Formats: sequence, structure tokens, C-alpha cells
Amino acid sequence: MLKKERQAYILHKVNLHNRVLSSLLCDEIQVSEDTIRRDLHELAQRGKLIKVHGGALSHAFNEKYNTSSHIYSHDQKKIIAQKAASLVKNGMFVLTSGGTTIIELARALPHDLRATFVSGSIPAILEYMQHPSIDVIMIGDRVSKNSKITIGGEAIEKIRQIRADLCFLGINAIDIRHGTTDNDWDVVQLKKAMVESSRKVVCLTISEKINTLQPIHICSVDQIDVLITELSPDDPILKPYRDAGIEVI
Amino acid sequence: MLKKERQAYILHKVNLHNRVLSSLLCDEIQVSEDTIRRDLHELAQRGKLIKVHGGALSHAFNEKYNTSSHIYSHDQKKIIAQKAASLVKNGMFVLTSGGTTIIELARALPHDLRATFVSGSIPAILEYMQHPSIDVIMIGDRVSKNSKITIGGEAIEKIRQIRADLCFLGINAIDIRHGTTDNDWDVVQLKKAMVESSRKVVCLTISEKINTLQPIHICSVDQIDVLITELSPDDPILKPYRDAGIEVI
DNA sequence: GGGTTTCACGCAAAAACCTGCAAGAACCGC
DNA sequence: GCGGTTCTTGCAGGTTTTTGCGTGAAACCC
Repeated sequence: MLKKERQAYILHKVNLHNRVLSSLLCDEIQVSEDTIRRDLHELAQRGKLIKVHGGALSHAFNEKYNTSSHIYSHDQKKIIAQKAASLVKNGMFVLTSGGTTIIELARALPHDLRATFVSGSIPAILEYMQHPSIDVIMIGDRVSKNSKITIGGEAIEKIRQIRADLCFLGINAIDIRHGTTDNDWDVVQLKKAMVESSRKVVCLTISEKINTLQPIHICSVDQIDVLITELSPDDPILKPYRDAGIEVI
Repeated sequence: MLKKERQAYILHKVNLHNRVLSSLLCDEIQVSEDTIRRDLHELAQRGKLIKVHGGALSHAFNEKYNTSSHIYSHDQKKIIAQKAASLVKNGMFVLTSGGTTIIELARALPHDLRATFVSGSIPAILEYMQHPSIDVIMIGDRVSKNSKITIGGEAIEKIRQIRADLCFLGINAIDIRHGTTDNDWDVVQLKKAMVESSRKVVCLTISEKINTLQPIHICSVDQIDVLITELSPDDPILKPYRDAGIEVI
């Protein structure tokens, strides 16, 4: 096989699979590992791929995962926040969890909205405080330094005493069979209580988290009223949720 | 799996779910725990995530909140905070109000202190959260946007249920005849409850506020145990308070 | 304070890498 | 066609990276 041919083959392969291994390539093309290495080196210098120890990665791969944006998927969360904000009407009593998506929601609330927001999330409360006309109620209890939210029996007790019109949950994983799940026991208790205390449950998540699973169960799909992602509501990935009776926005 | 792939996977996971556990990761990727640890360490050094015992946290979620907008008499408040911090011993249960002096106190706490801090002040809670080893308890209720503190019956009720070893009050005015006074009705109610619930009351103030008066009464001089200013304890302006039996630091 | 988990450091083996070299292939001008 | 040049490739060696393991220290939980 000619050198040019070989390099074209490698490039094709790396673009197709986002990665190649030197060891597999040399086995496949039947040349020495040195030759593959030299090819990869050359292609890397010409900027066609990214050389790493043991093989090479496509440029697409690198772009996909080396996003240096501060908040992950910031733009997508802004879209979600916009959609969510439109659900809040004047006079409503709204319960929210924490998380970056909820913070975006807080920023996206229309300036003239008059409503009451309840949360145990310190960063969320900080954002709500900036708003000129909404009332803010903080749920008290022990502060979890990881999740920056108040957790514990007191907090759950307070939430139980509430009847909210709307509950916004920033969720970490959702799955048609298991519903929403999370990885922090205390936070899950909070969210469960929130779901119980609300007339309408709205889940916010970037589409990446759809059909993923975490260890601890929050609520099943039939307890969710609305699902908001950055995607169009008729995206095929959302179909199972629409079929399950969830309003997808 | 290539090293870079693995790290990208970890980063993706931590951004998606806010936190990862080393043990779960090594199980998932099928490498030794050491390798995961090394990856996390490396990613942490490159500032991509925050390494903690047992796993890692997403960076976006742990961003610092720069509450460091210009503070009036900053240097003096730092001195006060230093003196105040020295009063807190391991295992203590400490009740604090809000205010910039209290924020400085939070920053001045020794790194290895183990104690429980209770407050309704959102900026103060934010600072306490940064501390590695203190427990933080947030008093919940309606949030006052002016004073950035939770106010109302619920908050007062919760404070009443507490028996604190120490209470730090950032005060706005003190006077030998009227004691400490303030100008916000709701905040005063809170502070009164704090004084009642604490074995020892410590007032923090810059000397400028000494011998000044505000409309609403918090507590009289004989309810104050310690007074901390930026001045030397034997400064003549403080003599009346020493004579009244207050420990002046 | 004791027991468990997690971490850090060093070590060793394996894998991958780099360098230089030489044999052969391809090329080029005559 | 032919000598010289350049290019390509594989190999030998020594170096670096990566990884897993063992040990003791540190951190954490109750």
C-alpha cells in the first residue's frame, strides 16, 4: 500500500470513528508500528488529526469535549430557561430545585413578573434576589457544600407544608422506565418532597441527559407533567415521553 | 481506551452530573482506581474540575461568588474579624447575623476550625460554604432583598429553638444608655431572637458606630458580653463599656 | 478514638515513543 | 540504461509514558 493511500485510509478511519489505535492500524495495514507512527505524526503536523499516546483522535472529538465554556452547555440551558420562564404566570407560587439550569431560569424571568419563588438552593436564591418584583422564600436547614442547597428533615418538612402551583426540577438523568434519577441521597429526598408538594411538575434538562440513569430514584415518568429540553418538541428522542403523556416543550 | 478519551469521558460525566465518584468510574471504565485518581488529579491541575476526596466536582457548579464589592472600612473590619475569629473554638455552635463585618469574620476563620455556624444571611452563608470543615445551617424564611437576610416569624421561631454558644452580631449603632439599635424592624426582630438564644453575645462594630443611635432597640448593654472594635481595648472611647461589665477586645 | 476508605509515593513491567541507521524502492538527469 | 539522489520503510537501541500494585499515611465516618 502506498504511503498516500495509507494516510488517506487512516484519515478516513479517524473521521469515521473519532479515534484510531496505532496497534490496530499496523495490524490492519500490515506495516510496522513505526510507519503508522510516522504517518500519524505527519498527519498531526498537517492538522488533520490529533496525535495522542497510543493512537490518534479526530478533531471533532477534541472540539466536542474540550469545550472550555464555564458553564457546561450554557447556550442550551439558556434556551431551556426561556421556555421554562414562559410557564410562570403572575401570582404563581413556584418551587425550584438548584442547579445551573435553574439559575438560568432565574435570569430569564421577565422583569415585570410578580410571583413567589421558593428554593433551598443558595445560588438560585441569589439570582431570585436580583429580580425587582418577585418574592423569594428560602428553605432553611443544613447547607450541603457540594450541591449548595439546604438539605435535611427540616427542609423536607417545610416543603411538605407548601402547595405550589409549579415545581421546576433541574434534573440530572431521565429515563422512560425509571423516570428521573440522581446521585445525591439528600438532594433526592428534597426533590421528592418538591414533586409531592406541587400541582404541576416541570423537568428541565439538556437533551444529553435524556435516557441516562443515576443510582437514586426521584420520581417516575407519570409524575412529570412537563419536560423541557433545548430540542424542538417533536424531536424523535422525545417521542417516548410524549407518548407517556408528558407535555414536551 | 486511550488516556485522552478516558479523560474526556470523565470530564463529560462530571459536567453532566455535577460530580463523579472514583470508585464508580473505575468500575465503569474498567481501569484501576489509581489511574482514575491520576486522571482526576491531572484534570484538576488543568482547572477542568475540582478534585475532592473520593471523586470530583464540576467546576461550573463551584464557581466563586465575588461578593467582594467594595466594603466600607475594609481594613478595620478585617481587624475586627481577626479578633472575633479567635473566640470561636472547636465544636462550638455559633449564631451570626449578616453584614459586611460578619463576611470578614467568615473569611478570617482558621482553616482547621470545626464548628457549626448558623445564619439567615445569604452572603454570610456563601462565605461559610467556602470553609472546608465547618457545618453551615441556613435559617429559612422570606428573603429581604435589602438586607439579604431571611426575615419573618419562621426564622425567628427557628432561632428560638436554638441554644448557641456564641452569637456574633454585626451592629449598626451602640450607645451606653440605649444599647444596640438598628433601623430595620424585621432585622431587629431577628437579632433580638439571636441574643435571646445565645449563651454569649459578641457585638462587632467599627468604632465610628460607637455612641450612635438608631430608631429601633435590639438589646441593652447588660445583655452584651463582648464588644469588638478595631481599636485597642483600652481606648478611652470604650471605657464606659468596660465599666458596664462588657469584655472589650 | 477506631475502623474503613481513599490518597500518595515509589516501583516495576509493559507499551509506546524517538533517534539513528541502513536496505531497498523510487526518482531524476544524462 | 545507469549512477546518484531522495524517499520510504523496518529495525535496534534507549527513553518516556502509562499503568497496576504494595505500602504507609491521611482523611473520613461513626
